[in-house]
Amino acid sequence: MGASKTDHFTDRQNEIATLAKAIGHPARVAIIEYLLKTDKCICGDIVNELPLAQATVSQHLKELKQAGFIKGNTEGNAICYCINEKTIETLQNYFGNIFTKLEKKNNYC
Amino acid sequence: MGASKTDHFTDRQNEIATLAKAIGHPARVAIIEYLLKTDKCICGDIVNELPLAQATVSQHLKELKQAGFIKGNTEGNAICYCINEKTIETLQNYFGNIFTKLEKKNNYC
DNA sequence: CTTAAATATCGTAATATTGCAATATTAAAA
DNA sequence: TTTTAATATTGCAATATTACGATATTTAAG
Repeated sequence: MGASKTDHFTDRQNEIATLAKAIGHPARVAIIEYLLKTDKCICGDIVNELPLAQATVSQHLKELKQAGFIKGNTEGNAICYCINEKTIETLQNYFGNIFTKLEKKNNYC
Repeated sequence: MGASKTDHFTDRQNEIATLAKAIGHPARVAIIEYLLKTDKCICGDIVNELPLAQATVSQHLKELKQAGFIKGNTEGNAICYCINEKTIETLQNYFGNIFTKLEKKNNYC
């Protein structure tokens, strides 16, 4: 290839790309949405909700966690996952800021 | 593998994942940010701005366009690209909605 | 300590992404 | 029409992602 040349872009650009990539899969969108609508957020529940094997769900959870999208807390022999509000806020602000700038700008083509 | 089982998720989940994936690369974040700060949005300018070959930039532009992130308009033998506000709005609303729901919810772990 | 339940990691096959040189296409200008 | 400039597409090698069974780890209970 073609390794992704992350070192040529700004930290901010890499940060946004990493976050976006983390939810750039329907299973991970589904996980976020499931965590949003439930208070009990044990992995076992998610495995039952999704059409994927336990190992696969665990991997997706790992990626979401590494990107900072979710936090995990061991509770007995289960794990309670929850959404990291800061990350959601970061993305909301990022797109909100772009939208605001677009409104103040010539943006047609 | 493992083909991505997009058919097991909702249309909305697939839509969000597709959009997120489209900016899930620093080069594409950089392209969006460049389009945001300039009025002249010719591809040649972008090639000069980014540390990537012309072919690579063209591919990234194609992906952004396919996902609905940008629109393109031929102007002579150049092309004017601009950001699709609707897509930005979609993402802003998506994350804004999650953030609002999180505030009204027990979200610790 | 042993067992059982929950979650994580490993190994691996299938597929997708990334990057670029080379080449093709497109559109204006000469 | 030929040339020139701008952008797109093709072909291909390197790498990353995705999925899952099998296995390992972790934690609580017995």
